[in-house]
Amino acid sequence: MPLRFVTKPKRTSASSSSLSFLINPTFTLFSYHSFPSPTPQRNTNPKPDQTLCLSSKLRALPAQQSPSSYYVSLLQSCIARKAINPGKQLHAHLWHMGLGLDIVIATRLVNLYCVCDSVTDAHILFDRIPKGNVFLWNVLIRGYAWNGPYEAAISLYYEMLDYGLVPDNFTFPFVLKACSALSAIAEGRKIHEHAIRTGWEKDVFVGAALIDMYAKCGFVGSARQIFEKIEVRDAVLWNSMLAAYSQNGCPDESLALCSEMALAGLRPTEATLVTVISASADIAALPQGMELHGFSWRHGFESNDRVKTALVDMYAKCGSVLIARNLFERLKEKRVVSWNAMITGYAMHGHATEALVLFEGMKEKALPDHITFVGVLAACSHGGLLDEGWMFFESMERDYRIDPTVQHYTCMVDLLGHCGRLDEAYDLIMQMKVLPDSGMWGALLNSCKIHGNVELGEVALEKLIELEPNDSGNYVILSNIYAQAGKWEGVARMRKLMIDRGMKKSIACSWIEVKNKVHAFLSGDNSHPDSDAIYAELNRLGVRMKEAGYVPATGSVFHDVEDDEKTTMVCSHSERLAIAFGLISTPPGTRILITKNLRVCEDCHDAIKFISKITEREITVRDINLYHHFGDGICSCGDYW
DNA sequence: ATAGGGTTAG
Repeated sequence: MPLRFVTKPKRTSASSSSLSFLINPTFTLFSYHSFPSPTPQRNTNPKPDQTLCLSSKLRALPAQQSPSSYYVSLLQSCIARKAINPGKQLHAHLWHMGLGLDIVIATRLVNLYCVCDSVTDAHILFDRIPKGNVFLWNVLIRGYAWNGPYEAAISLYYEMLDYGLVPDNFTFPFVLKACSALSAIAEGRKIHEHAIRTGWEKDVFVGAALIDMYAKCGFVGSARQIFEKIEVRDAVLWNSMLAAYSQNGCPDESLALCSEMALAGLRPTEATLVTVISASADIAALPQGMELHGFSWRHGFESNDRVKTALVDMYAKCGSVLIARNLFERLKEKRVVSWNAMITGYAMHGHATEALVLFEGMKEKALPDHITFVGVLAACSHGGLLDEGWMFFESMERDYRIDPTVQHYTCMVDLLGHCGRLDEAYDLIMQMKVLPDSGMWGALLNSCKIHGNVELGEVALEKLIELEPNDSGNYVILSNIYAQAGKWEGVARMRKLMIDRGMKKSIACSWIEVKNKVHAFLSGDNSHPDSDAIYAELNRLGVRMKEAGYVPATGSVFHDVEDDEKTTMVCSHSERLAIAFGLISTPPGTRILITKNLRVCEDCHDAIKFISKITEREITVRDINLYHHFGDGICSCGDYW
C-alpha cells in the first residue's frame, strides 16, 4: 500500500547568509592570507585548495587586459564549477577594488550565489546594486524558482513590474516554473495574461513553460490550447505536451500525440521516450510498451540508460519482472533511479527476497536514497518481514542519515498491521515525528479490515474523513469491517452517512489490453460488443468453480440486499468481466493482465484463484495497491492486501 | 557580454 501514497518531499531552501562582509563593510574576507604578497611564501595550509589557485590568478592579472573582462571570465569559471568559496574570495576582492556595482559583474555574482544554492546571499547582494535591467531580476527570479521559496520568485516578479521593468522571454519561464511548483493556477493565469500582452505567449520557451504550468495545476485543456497556438514547434514543446498528458492520467492521449509528433517529422528525443514509456507503464499497457521498446531501439536509443530505466519500470509495472531484470542488468551504469525502479518493481509484485537481495547489491554500488527505502520497506511489508523491516528502518537514519518521511512510517504501519500488531501500529503513528496523512490512516484502516478490528477502524475513518472528506472508498471499507463483524447497524450508519453527505461509491473499472486495444469494463457492464459471450463464459466458469469447491462470499457487497442478488453482483464485478473477456479472446495458456482502479474484493480474489486453477492460466491483477499473481489456485499476495 | 522550456524511481 505505501507504494501508492506518495508525495514529493519539499526541497529546503538555503537560509543562512554568509555575506556578512557586505553588511558590515569593515569586515573583509579578503586578506593577505588568501592573497599572498608577491614574494611567494610557503603555504602553511596542508591542503592547497581552490582559494590559492584563484589568488595566484589574481596576482597574475595581465596589465594589458581590462580588469573587468578578466574578472568576468574568472567569475564565469566559478559559476561553471559551482565553486562558492573561490567565488566569495573573488567577490570580496571585487568589492575591495570598487567593481562591486558594475552591473555585468554584479549580475554574475548574483548568479554565482544562485547556482551555489545561496539564494539568500544572492538576494542580499541584489538589494545593494542598481536594478535597472531585466537580466539581473531574471537571474534572481530563476534562483528562487530553482531553490525556493517559490513564493519569493513570484513576489520578486511583481516587484520587478512595480519597478517599471517589462518581463521578457526569459522572465516568463522562470516565474512560471515557480507557479508550477506551487500549483498556483491563479498566479499562473495572471502571468499568462502578461505574456499575451507583452507578445511572448507564442515563444516556444514561454509556451513550454505555460504548458508545464497548466499541466502541473491539472488544466490539460488549457495546456493543449497553448500548444495549438504555437506555430514552430520543436521537440521540447511536444515533450511538454506529452508530459502534460502523462502527468494528468491521460496516457492514451500522450501515446497518440507521440504518433502525431512522428507524423510531423520530428525525431523522438530521450525525454519523449521516457515520457511515453512511463505513460504506458502507468496503465500497464504491455503491448504498447513493447512497441515503444522496439520504437526506441529503431531510433537509436538501444544504449540509452535513461530510456532503458524507463523500460525497466514499464516491464515491472506490466508484470514482466524477468524482462525488467534482464534490461536492468544490461544498463551501462546503474544509477539510483535504476536501482529504485527495480527494487520497487520487485516490492510491488511481492518478491520481497529479490528486492532485499538487490538492495544488498546496491549498497556497494550506489548510495540508497529515501525512495530506495520506501521500496525496501514496502517489500518487507508485502513479505510480512517484521524484524527486517525494523532493521532497515533504523539503518536508514543511522547509516544513511535519511530522516524517515510519512511514507516510511506508512510502510511500517502497514508492516505492523500485516503482522496483526495493530496497537503497535497505532502507537507508532502517535509517537512519530511527522504528520500522519491520508495514506497513513488508509494503511491502518486496511489493516483493521484484514484483522477485523472495529475500534481502530473507526478511529482511522474519523481521521480519513477529516483529511479526504470526499473519498467514499474509506466509508466502504469501514462498512465492510462492520459487515464482517456482523455489526449491521454500523453498516446502516455508514450508508446513511454517505447518503447524508451526498457521496457515491467510486465506480469500479477494470481493463485489459488485447491486440493493442484497451477494453474497459464497469461493474455489471453489458455494453461490450462481446457481452453475451463474456457472461456465457462467466456462467460456464461458475459451474466448474462450484464443483471445485468455490462458495461465493458476499461480505464485501456494500448494499444491503438479499444473498442471491449479492451473488449476482459480485459475479459481475468489473475484474471478472475483464478476465472472462481475456479468456475468450486469447489463446489457451496466454497470461492475462488486468488493471483495476480500486482494490480487488475478497470474493473476486477468491474466485480468481479458482479460475486460475480451472483454466490453467496465469492471471495478474494490478489493483490500486499491488499486483496479485494468480496461478494454480494461489495468489502471490498470500491473501494479504 | 550575462540566462532559458520538457523526461525516469515512491
